[in-house]
Amino acid sequence: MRIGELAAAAGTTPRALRHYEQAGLITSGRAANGYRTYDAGAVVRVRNIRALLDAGLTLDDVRVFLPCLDGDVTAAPASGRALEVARARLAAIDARIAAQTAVRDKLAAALDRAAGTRARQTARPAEQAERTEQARRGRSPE
Amino acid sequence: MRIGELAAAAGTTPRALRHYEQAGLITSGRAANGYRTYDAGAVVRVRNIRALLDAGLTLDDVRVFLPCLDGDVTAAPASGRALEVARARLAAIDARIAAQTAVRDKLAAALDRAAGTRARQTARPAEQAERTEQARRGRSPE
DNA sequence: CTTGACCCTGACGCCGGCGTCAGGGTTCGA
DNA sequence: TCGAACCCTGACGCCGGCGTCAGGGTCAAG
Repeated sequence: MRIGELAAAAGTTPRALRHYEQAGLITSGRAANGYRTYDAGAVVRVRNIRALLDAGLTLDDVRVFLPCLDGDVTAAPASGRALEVARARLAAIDARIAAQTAVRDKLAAALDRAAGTRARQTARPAEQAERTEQARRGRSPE
Repeated sequence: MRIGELAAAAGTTPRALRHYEQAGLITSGRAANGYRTYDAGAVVRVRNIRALLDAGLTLDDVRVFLPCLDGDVTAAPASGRALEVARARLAAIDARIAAQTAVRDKLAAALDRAAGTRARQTARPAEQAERTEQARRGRSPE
């Protein structure tokens, strides 16, 4: 299939696909006329990439994870280094989730207060602050 | 206090503070020499801003939420519009958390498999499941 | 008086993930 | 034979959240 078809099938654009390719996330064959060609498996791969990006990962992150995510784990070098990187990323993702969750809770609480009129005051800040602190500490695992 | 002190106290930089100001997130008085001046309350405010930004909100988002978050709710217009926006944002955050959590779990599973070829374990499945559940629960209010 | 630490206002730079334009080829149907 | 609809490679643009440099004041200590 050609780039336009792949883009449509995977829910993205040709431009993005070229971008992924040049970032080393996907590969393509070339037809005689120079057009990129893809096999059907590319659709799944690109979908996985999109999912990761949508979840807030960067192209760099995705590059690291891809071998594990399109079904052929055997092809992954699975070197100790890769595992380390993956673990670090996992920690970073956890931290991000924690931070967002903390904010979510705060926000939800604020909404409650605002919606429920001004009857009660700040009732559970200790718990929330604690969670926020944890998240921030976890943040740069560098 | 002056900008450098505030920055230090709030764990950020003078540059960022000027940026927040010009984005309408904080205000400052001016000394005779033109230096910005802040009162002690600014520290909390800036910390709140940082927390929101760390959690992936934009400055625009923060602008909407701020009145609810620095402790003087009375000052908040608490308009219905703000609430709507807040709710929408909350939903978006929930979705993002869910997506990231899904990725996290996939990734963790992949790691387990990869590590399992040599030595199995390394997992904290209970914690994982719990987190996933939380993320799911958050999505439902839509 | 000078030095150094702070402050000021612009304004440009960078990263990430593309969109978009420029300038050109190919292949198809009418 | 021509136009439309694809494809190609560059290269510049944009948004967000600042970093950083440029060029200049302020002020207390030595």
